[in-house]
Amino acid sequence: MPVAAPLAREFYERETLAVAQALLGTILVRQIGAERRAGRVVETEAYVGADDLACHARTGPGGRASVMYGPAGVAYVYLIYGMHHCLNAVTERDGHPGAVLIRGLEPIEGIVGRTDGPGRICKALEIDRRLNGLPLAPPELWFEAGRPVEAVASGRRIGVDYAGEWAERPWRFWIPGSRWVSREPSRR
DNA sequence: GGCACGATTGCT
DNA sequence: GCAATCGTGCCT
Repeated sequence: MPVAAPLAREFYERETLAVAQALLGTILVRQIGAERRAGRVVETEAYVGADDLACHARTGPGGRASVMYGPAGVAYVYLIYGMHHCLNAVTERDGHPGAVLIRGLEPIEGIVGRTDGPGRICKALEIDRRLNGLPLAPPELWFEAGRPVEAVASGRRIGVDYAGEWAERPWRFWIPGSRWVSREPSRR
């Protein structure tokens, strides 16, 4: 019985838009001691470059998103609204900031609670800032290859209306029809 | 040192 | 529709 291998750094070391789409259908695995929690990625968003007003990298390599400036294939986890955490996979080559926000997860194994929405995913998988900067590899948190997706939909990113024209870029991707997508319409 | 605000969520 | 809640960023 073949065991799925964690996705290698090369998977993440590409254009962020490509990684955001390639992550759809992959399996996010959270290992907590002997307990394994896993789900299928059904919704992502791409954040790339210091120019993107919606991207945390705009605060520079010394800011809270410093790990976005480092090598690909590590976790970028931040606290939002003082109470929720969001999980990202860092992309692009060292020195080039980029990350993919995980927004929707289809429960597969060991999941309790909802996993539609970035904050709920982190709550269900017990992901917080202690994992920020950690390589997306065993023993704590990683992605594995999954069944290929049949279709990909795209639309505006959620909650970044303050970013002006950057908010209009169709950099949100999801598997159409999935029940675990945080919002089905591409609008907002 | 002070203050406004957010890649969200859940309750009214 | 709006409060919760706190680290970060920016201004004084």
